[in-house]
Amino acid sequence: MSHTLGVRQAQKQKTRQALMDAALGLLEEQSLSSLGLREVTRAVGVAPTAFYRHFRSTADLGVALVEEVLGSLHPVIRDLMSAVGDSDELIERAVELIARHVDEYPAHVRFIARERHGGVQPVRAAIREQLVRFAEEVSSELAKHPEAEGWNEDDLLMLAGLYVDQMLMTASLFLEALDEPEEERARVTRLATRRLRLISIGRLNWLD
Amino acid sequence: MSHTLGVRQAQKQKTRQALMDAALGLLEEQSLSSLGLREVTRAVGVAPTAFYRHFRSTADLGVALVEEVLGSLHPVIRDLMSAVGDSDELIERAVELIARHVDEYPAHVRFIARERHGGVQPVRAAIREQLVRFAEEVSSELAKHPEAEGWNEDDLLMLAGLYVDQMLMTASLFLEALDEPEEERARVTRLATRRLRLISIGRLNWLD
DNA sequence: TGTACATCAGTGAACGCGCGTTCACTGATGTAC
DNA sequence: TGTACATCAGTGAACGCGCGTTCACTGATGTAC
Repeated sequence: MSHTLGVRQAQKQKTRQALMDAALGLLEEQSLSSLGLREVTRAVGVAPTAFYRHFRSTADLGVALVEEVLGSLHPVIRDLMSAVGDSDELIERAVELIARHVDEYPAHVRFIARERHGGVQPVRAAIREQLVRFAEEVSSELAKHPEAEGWNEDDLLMLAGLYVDQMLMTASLFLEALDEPEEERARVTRLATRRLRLISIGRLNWLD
Repeated sequence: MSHTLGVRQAQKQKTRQALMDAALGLLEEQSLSSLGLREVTRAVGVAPTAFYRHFRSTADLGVALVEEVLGSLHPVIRDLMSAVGDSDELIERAVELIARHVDEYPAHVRFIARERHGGVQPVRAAIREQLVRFAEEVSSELAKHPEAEGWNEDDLLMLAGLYVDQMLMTASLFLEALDEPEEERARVTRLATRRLRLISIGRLNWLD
């Protein structure tokens, strides 16, 4: 086993993670700008003052959440975009991937959708930064495919941004349909698929 | 002059409007879920208890704001979509219209973008309802044009929703660029225009 | 037009409550020898 | 391996403050006759 943390460090990380998880749970029904530090510590079962051992403020905790939630998604997006297959197959896989992700991590998706335009500036900035990185990564994957022939970098980035925004929008639609019957989820799948397909058709005819 | 309000009713409406305007101002830097009733009354200069003469809660005020901010936009969208001209002209006009609207009513745009996925359920529901109406209106305008030949209602609604979401996204981009130099705003104009153009190209080739 | 009464938008005091932050502390873990 | 000291994650009391809500009120506006 490699470089085990000391007992003290390990316990500290555990508490920190518990604070982040509790916050994510509490944020299902409110915005970060109204989340109280005492709420979070109460949910974890530590003293309010323990919060300061890990974060300066709830805004600071929010930024850490952004990095946890979106940071881990970069390899996933890369994998998705670099897989072989035609455009329709890619779209189907993307929509399925999003649906599964929303099922598994609804609180993550809700947090990002909510705070992307939310009331806490540093968190908005952190999310924007991550989304720009996603767009750049998608763009550089798109550039590897033959369909990108003749496209300039700026237009590729425009397209990548459109895809990224559309994926977020799709995730948010699945989130709204989480507690609804299967037919509603199927409707969202169909809708998201056709939206992405229309964009892909636009892409194929862009240069004409 | 038609049906003048009594002095008492007129004064009441004035205070109500002052509360809504003050709230909109305060919401530039926070979310509705953290907006305090006392903050709002303090900004207006009335006693905290006066708030209850107009709204049950800040959530209630939020719903009223949604109706004010989005309700007045329906005729604007109708006008835009029903004007004659080819697709590129329409796109240019739309992007210009959005840019001007963001300049004139930045707080409106910020409020809608923020609370669309925000922490207050009734407000989210009110916004969703309005956006569905927008999509339906755009869809029925699209149906009047010859390009809609052969499109079924479902696909038209899908396209209309894509346009509506894109317009909101564009408004939000202009908002972020509000305090930035003119070149940044020009970049947003170019980006939004190309995104909409790509979608239109997809639209023209959808049926093939 | 004048009078007597009803309505009701806005007031101001009071309440209990949870908030963020400070501070000196404790005691388990880590480190040096 | 054992001892003596340092570190530091988490504690618990205390603070001042602003919150939402209640209540009985005031006085200008509205209404009936």
